[in-house]
Parts: sequence; C-alpha cells; structure tokens
Amino acid sequence: METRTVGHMQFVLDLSLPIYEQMVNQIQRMIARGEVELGMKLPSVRDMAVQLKINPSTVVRAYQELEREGLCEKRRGQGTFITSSQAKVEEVKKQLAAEALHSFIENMRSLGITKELAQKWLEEAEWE
Amino acid sequence: METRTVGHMQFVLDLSLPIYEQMVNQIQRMIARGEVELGMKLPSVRDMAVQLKINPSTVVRAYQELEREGLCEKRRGQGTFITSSQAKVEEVKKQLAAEALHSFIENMRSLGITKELAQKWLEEAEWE
Amino acid sequence: METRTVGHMQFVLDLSLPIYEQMVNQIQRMIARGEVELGMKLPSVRDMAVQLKINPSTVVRAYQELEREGLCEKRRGQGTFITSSQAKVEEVKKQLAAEALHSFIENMRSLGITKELAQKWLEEAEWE
Amino acid sequence: METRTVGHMQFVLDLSLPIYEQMVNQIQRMIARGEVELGMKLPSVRDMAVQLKINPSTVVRAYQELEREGLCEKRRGQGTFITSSQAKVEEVKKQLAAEALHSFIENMRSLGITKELAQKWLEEAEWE
DNA sequence: GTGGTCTAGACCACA
DNA sequence: GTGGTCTAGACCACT
Repeated sequence: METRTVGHMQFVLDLSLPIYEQMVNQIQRMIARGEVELGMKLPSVRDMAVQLKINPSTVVRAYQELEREGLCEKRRGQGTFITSSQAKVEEVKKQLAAEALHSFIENMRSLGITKELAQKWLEEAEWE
Repeated sequence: METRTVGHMQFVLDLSLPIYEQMVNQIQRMIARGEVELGMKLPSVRDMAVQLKINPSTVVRAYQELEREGLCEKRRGQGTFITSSQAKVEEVKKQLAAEALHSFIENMRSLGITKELAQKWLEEAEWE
Repeated sequence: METRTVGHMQFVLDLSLPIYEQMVNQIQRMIARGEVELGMKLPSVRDMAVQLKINPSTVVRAYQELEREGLCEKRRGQGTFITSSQAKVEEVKKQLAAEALHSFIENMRSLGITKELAQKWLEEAEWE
Repeated sequence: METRTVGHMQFVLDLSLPIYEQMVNQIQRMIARGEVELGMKLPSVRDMAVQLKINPSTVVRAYQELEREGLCEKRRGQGTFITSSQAKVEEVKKQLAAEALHSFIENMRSLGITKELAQKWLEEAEWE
C-alpha cells in the first residue's frame, strides 16, 4: 500500500492487486469527481511508470482500458488525453455507480439481509 | 455459468472467479441465510467434486478456507461439518455485511456521489 | 474439543487431531501422575468406544500403542491392564519429560532465544 | 533427512512432517534469528522447487502460509518478499516462543512434574 | 519472468 | 469411508 503523486494526480497502489486495474479505477474516479480537467493530457507512459515505480507496460495497459471505455484517447505522437465529452464522463459515472449499487444489493440479499436493514445501516454510516 | 445441485445445496459456478472462492462465498451465504442446518455434515470432498464436476483438491481448498474462518470443522475420518455455533455464524455474517457496506460507500464517495443520492437510489431500487 | 469421562478417567478430545494419539498421551500422563492405580484394568474397548463416542478400532489402536511401550498389557479373555511395574512408569515418565525438555530447547534455540531468557520466562510463568 | 541450500537459506527436510510445514517453520525461524534480511526477495516458486527437488505447488503453499501470517508479501510479477516490518517479525517471534513455553509447561505439568524440577533440568541442560 | 489456479491421479493416516 | 499431502503438468493473469 503506497501513495504516489504524478502531476496533480495521486495514486494509492497495493502491489497485491492488479496495478493496471487500480490505475484505471482511480483515474476513472478522479475524472468522475471532476478533479482533473477534461481534455487534459495524461502524463506520458514513461513519466507515469517512473514516478509510480512500475513497469511501463502496466501503464500502457491502464491507458488502453481507459481508451476502450472512451474516457481517454490516444493521439499519435502527442500522448494520451482525457476525453472532452462531459456526456461520456456522466455516462461512465452512472454506470460505475449502478454497478456499485447492484453489487451492494446482491451482497446484502445473498446474506439474507432485508432492504430496511440495509437502508438503516446506510443511514447510520459515516460518509466522510 | 452453470447451476449444479449437491444435496440440498445449489451452486452457480462460472469461470470468471476462482472456483474455490465461489464455493466459499456461496456456502458462507447459505449458512448466513439459514438455508443449511448448523452442525450438518457437508458432502464429502469426493462427492462434492464428482457432482460439481471439479477436481477434489479444489473442494479441499474451499473447505480449508471455511475451516480457517471457523464456519466449518473437520472431524477425522468422518467428514467436514458446518459449525454449530450460531454466534460464529452471526459474526461472519456481520463481517461480510460490514465489508459490503464499506465497499459500497467507498465506491460511491470515490465517484463524488453524495450520501443523500446514494440513499435515494437504494430506496428506489428493487430488492427482489 | 470435548470432555468425556470413562470410569475414573477423564478425557479431552479434539476431533481435529488423531484421537488414538490423544488417548495414548492422556493415559500415559494419568499413569505418570499416579492418578490411576498400577495393575488396574482399563475399560474394555467396547465401553471406552461407547462412552467416548468414538470408533472401537481407535481404542484398539490406542491400547496397542500403550502395550508396545510396556505401559499396558493385554490378557486374553480378561482385557487390558496397566502395568504393575513402577520402574516402567518411571522410565516412560523420564522419557516423556526428556522429550518435552529437548523440544522446548530446540524451539527456543531455533528462534535465536538465549538460555538465560528462556529461564527467565520459565521462572516468571504461572505453573498452575 | 536431507539438507539443501537455496541461496543463503539452508533447509533440512524429512518425510515425517508435511514439507510445506517444515518450510514455513524453517523460514519463520531464519527470519526470527535475523539470518535473512528484511525486505529481501525470496527465491521464486520455481527456483525453490527445483533446488529443493519438490513440487512448485508445495512451495506455493508454504509461501501462502507465510503471507497469511504477515511474514511475507507477494508482489505481482515480481515475486515473494520477506516483510520489511521489524515489528511484525518480533510479533511472530514472541508468539512462537510463547507457544513453545506454554506447550513445555503443559507437558511437564501433565506429567506431574514440579516447576522447581523443570527449572533445574533447564538449568542443567546444554543449550548449544 | 512472476505467482495463481486447476486437473488428474497417487499414496497415506485416520476412523 | 474420510480428509491430507504431494506430484506432474497445464493454462492464465500480471509485470
């Protein structure tokens, strides 16, 4: 579990989980939270790799995933950029939130917990 | 995605996750939901393997994991049994529920979603 | 972990360890502590099995082990008896104690713990 | 009873105990004695298996056990490393020593041996 | 290259 | 019969 900063972006990496996946998740979420500017250039693969002390091919894979989802785009010779489409960002955000909600419900239901109880727990929970 | 029945237990196995992990999850949840009797004998490693069409050592691994958590116990020459301790079951259930809640909150927060919105979505969601 | 009593003998059995071994150990120690009379008849295999709720062949194996060590002897048609030889009892007791001491020392040494420290811990330890 | 050396580590393996267990014990103790550097990379599963002439999955099991205790950590694609936490090492060392002490005392007490006698024997014993 | 999982099949200890 | 261990070898995901 390590925290590293690249440009304005801060990453928390746990080497026991797929690193490229953690990068994808964290970049998705920085975009969703509006923490990074749309259309912005991402650090180069090389910079990212050096500063996160990881293998460049791991960064490549993360960028590819983000591109596949439409959150990023590669421009030959220039680098990888965050999408400029606010609509795309909203779409991904909605989808991630829906997945989280669905998986929460499935988890609770499979444990035999009622909706009412789950709601109560959520209400009582600290959010920050 | 295949559904198979062993005794009174029904399993849904796919290839997206380790089989032993799916077994552990599903057995945990059957116990948590009170679908299987406490103290009951689980199918023998061999029976389980034959009926799920998987390798015996995969079953062994799942049973070991359940034993490590205290949900099962092995009796020499007799087989593997579900714990008789209702308290242990509650403990594990609470823990799994707490994990689900925590991960839901983390997911939502990291997407910049407010507690109020999350609660609204949960309220509106179908539970069954 | 269950406690069961047969005649004057009390056993603590943990079904996750070899039962015959636990029986041997506990009978050896009852004899060493002078808790059972020398020359006494042990419960029959059948009685022992019924009262401990274990398989008769397990009792047979335990009695065989004790016979092999010379702590017990089988008399055809009469049953199994504890040795009458105080010398034999002392011999086994010495051997078990020597083994315990040796294994303690090996354990501590392999952890890099000095004799002085081990002695200090032993001195500080509760005995009862 | 065979002695094999892998890197700076020397193993003594016999057939009286599970191999993975012997490996765990011996690696724990090398770490406790300070014989291996904290944070060091352990030999890869394959190397270890080849040099100890055992099956890779046996090594995997030993490494998993050490990871579960917190003495080792796996880094994706890089290998298995000994923890860098001196505190963790001390914790495990203390626990192993406590277990050894406890089992020694239990053994002696169950034989009806007094604390004074046990102390005398320990004092008289060769440590090296 | 690393570890993770799974299979098939053997042999053993225990009850 | 039960579970426990080990082997040999395959395939996969990750770096």
